[in-house]
Amino acid sequence: MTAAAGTIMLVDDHAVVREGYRSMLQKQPGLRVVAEAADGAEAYRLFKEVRPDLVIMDLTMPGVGGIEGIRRIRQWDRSARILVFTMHENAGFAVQAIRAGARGYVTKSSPPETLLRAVKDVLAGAIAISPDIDHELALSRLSGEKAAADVLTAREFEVMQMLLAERTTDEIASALHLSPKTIANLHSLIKDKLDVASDIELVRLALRQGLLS
Amino acid sequence: MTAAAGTIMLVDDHAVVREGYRSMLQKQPGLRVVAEAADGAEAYRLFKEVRPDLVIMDLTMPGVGGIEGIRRIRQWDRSARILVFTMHENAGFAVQAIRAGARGYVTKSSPPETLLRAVKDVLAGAIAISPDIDHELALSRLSGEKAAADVLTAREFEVMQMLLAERTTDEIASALHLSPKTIANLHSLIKDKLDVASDIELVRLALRQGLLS
DNA sequence: CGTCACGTCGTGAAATTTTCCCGTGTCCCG
DNA sequence: CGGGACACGGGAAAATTTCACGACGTGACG
Repeated sequence: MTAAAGTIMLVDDHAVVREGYRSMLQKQPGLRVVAEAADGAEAYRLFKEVRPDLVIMDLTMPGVGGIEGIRRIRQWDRSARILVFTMHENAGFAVQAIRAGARGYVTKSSPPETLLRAVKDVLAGAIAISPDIDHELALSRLSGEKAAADVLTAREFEVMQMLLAERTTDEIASALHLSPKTIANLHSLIKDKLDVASDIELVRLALRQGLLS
Repeated sequence: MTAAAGTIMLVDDHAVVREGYRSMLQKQPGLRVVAEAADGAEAYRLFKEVRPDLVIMDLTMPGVGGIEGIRRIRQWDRSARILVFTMHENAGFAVQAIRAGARGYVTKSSPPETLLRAVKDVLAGAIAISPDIDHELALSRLSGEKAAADVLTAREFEVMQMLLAERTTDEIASALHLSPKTIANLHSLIKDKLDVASDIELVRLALRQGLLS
């Protein structure tokens, strides 16, 4: 469990970024990149094969994304150590990643030392959250912005997602076998619960919370 | 003008990504990374100092972004060769970058060879657009999606931006010294001109066209 | 077992917004 | 001197949003 050897798997859809990790990590004694994957599905498959001590994972990737990748790997191996390294500086993504089982979250805008530090910390069994995200998390509490996933019921959340997917009220109604009127009511209730006045604010809140492309 | 030596400046806010470029490019004979910058302002300052033969530029960066960076550099040196290398796969960004003076546009999801190929092409004086963006550009024509900047008048565009900035109809009205009624009419007209039915679609169109965060 | 809280679903009617159609004035261009 | 595009807003109909209310099922709890 605390076997902190240094084999690493990189997961990122951008080849240049993998090259960057690799170049940075190889300079560290004891660390060795033993596998690379470009999406969550490949990551899962490779993980089972090579059993790296640490996975460095991006979140937004075509096909199976990072969150789902984390979930799958952790389901197969509860002790897997996964460090998220992504450009997303919003707390929503971080919360999702940690809930899925990540042991660390570092943003790409952090200085290289922060990543290396986090790699070592997570290998040593610790949890590593980069300072800017700590700050974001604190802010998101202070700002009082409601987390959609928290304040909405399952039904409301479902409807919100369909709304955000550019479906009309009537389309959603028939897809869910509800009256269009009910959807309109839910639409209204959702905005109320999330403290937003317009659809535009709603979309942007969803964006901030990582609920959208 | 056709002096195709190989000095290169890298502009990207993520240190890892610069490390990746560098590692990839150093392997090529004749290419040499002579400068690095983390945003558009720094890029402009450094460009004047070191005069690299090629600039590889990211678009989304904190502070002065890539588009603005391209504009500044090209204003100072009309013959500057700038290659955009970004994660944005939407045609809107590409159009803006090219208009600002970029000589090439490659997405980060392209295989490494595509970037190297583009680097050589642009150094040789050619224009390089990666295939996926070509495809996107073609699609955006075919899909018939209106480019907001094209079909809207200046006033309409201005109002749209304020709408997207989460300001209410009344706020905009008083900010612009117009009647709320006029804003409402414009709001309606904008959606009409862009062929979108709801505000949600409007925001997503703006997103696709790079008009938003 | 009651009942209390809650989520879900629907209705109807009022309030508000959106949309549509209209007119005005201004500017530019042939 | 006409068009024609644009900016600006009024009025009225149409659609939507909001609000208040009721009904139903379900799970928690004394």
